[in-house]
Amino acid sequence: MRQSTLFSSTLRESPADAEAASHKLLLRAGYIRQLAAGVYAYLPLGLRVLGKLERIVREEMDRAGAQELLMPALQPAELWRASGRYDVYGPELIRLKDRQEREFALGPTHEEVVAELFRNEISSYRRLPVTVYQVQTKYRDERRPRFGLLRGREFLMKDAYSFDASWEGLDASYRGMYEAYLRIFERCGLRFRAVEADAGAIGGEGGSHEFMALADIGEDTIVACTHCAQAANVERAASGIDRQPADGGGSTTLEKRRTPNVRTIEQLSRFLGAAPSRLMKTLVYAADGEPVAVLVRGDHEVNEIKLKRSLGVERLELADAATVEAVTGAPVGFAGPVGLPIPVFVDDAVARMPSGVVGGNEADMHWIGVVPGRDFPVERTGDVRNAAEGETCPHCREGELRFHRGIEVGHVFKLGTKYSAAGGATVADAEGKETPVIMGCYGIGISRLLAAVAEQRHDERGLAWPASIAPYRAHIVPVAMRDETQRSLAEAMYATLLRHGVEALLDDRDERAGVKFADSELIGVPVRIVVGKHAAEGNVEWVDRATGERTVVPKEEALARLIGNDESFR
RNA sequence: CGAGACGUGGCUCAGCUUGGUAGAGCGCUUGCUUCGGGAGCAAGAGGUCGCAGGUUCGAAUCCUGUCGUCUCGACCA
Repeated sequence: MRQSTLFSSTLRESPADAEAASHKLLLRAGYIRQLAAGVYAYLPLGLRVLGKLERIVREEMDRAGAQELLMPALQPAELWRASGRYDVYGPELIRLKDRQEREFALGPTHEEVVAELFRNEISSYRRLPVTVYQVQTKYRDERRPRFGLLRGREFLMKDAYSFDASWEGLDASYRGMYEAYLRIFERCGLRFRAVEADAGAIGGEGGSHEFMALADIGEDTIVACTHCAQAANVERAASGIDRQPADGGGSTTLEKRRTPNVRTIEQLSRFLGAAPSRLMKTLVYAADGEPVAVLVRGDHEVNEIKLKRSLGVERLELADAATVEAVTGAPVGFAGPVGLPIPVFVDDAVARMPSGVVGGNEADMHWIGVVPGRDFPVERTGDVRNAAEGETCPHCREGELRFHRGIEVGHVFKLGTKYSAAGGATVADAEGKETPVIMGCYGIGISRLLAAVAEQRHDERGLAWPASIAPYRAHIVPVAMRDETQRSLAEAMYATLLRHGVEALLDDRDERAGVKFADSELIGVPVRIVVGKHAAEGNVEWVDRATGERTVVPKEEALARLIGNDESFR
């Protein structure tokens, strides 16, 4: 590509709307342009990177035995009604009507469609297992699109679906995809971690893993052990073992204390001179509409996903102030389990406390010396809080739990029969009996992956792509196009690279050296070949974008390195 | 969805408080000079000031509504 004819141009300043590094740089370097909130156009440079990512994904999917197909983004509402998700999915599902007032949705995912296809194509267990995949644009009307490509409303996704006759078969299919994902993210030059995950709205009975790109801007928190391989999304991670001594030393004599205007844990801690870990927090939730109380230690946070799972309910939200006051008979801030007329669920860490301080269910009053079980009935105990940093790993009991931020670039699920049962996707088993097929689903956010790599591979000057996904392999930069020696050498090298199938970008613009170098570093092609003052001797500069390392080499050597082994430099 | 902020040439912004008919830098065009780290000089082009109402002799500026965008939160494969 001749840079003089490149469609996009670089921006000297970041557009004011951009916040994330990847967003700013992708805009400035001319990879993407925004069209609406969470909706982006890919300019030629951006599309090249996207294409590279797609190719890697396709190669690994094919290698894992998956077959590519393409399903429609426009999907009849009936399909979504049948699975029960038309209403459950909520406003994130973009709904529209055709001229006949027939209802459609723009696909945020394709479990329904693929189950429908399967139902009509395959009816015998003898044709299993089978896995299909597609690379396709998805639509999700996010409440809050942000950070450019990291959370868009229209985005490119690879989704795959496996069909098996048995759970053992699903395990094998899942393992195959999991391993393909490891290869894909490695090939993309991503620093990532595979973690245990919660299956969320996509649901299903089996396990689930997320592939997290490590980045501070990530919206997910990963809980990882310093000693063993255990790592999980905080949504799912088992709480660690607390270093806190179990005997505590607090009074176990139940006693009511006047605590005027003390509503928060912080205030209570200060008022009583007791650490938050000696206090108990009572939260009232509406669980499928029914009020329940949850008790966690003052220094802990309720994990609503774990709580939801533990309660076995569909909907869970904090009760509103009116409900709290009706249930406790006290203003918000004084709720406590003693004498509470609703079921009380107790976190494991609270259950281990010899005694604690709780709200009095009466304005300006708290109980101290409260013992769970003795002073109030415990409906059930369980792990319903977030793991905390620094706790001992509950798995190996050796290491410490550490938190990391991550961007979810891939997610694999064992779905089981949730969609096949609803969609009538069954096969005849060996006895000729119809049974729902066992499904898995596997997603990679390709456009998000692009942004995640940009998030990890950049410096103050611009992007620095890994060779495997860079828009070009080499950026040929003649310092002065007017110098005939430089110009003809640069042109000759460019032609040679193209002839050997090496993608090259030639900066043939009549710009000053500073402009060319700055643009080159912004665009981030892995290798820059500077054709300058050494051109007369047939030498060029080889500049590594990522390290900044520069060496003067004969032009033949530079060409040989680029043509000979494409993958050898990074 | 709750809260906050912002919409002025392609980009970054000033002007708005105190209404008087639109500015700067970057980018773009042309010419001359310069030429290995975002050049200098000169001359140009480019804007219904998001949109719609209202107030006023007069609105980028004041008022109302509306649309859009961003940030924080809530929520969420």
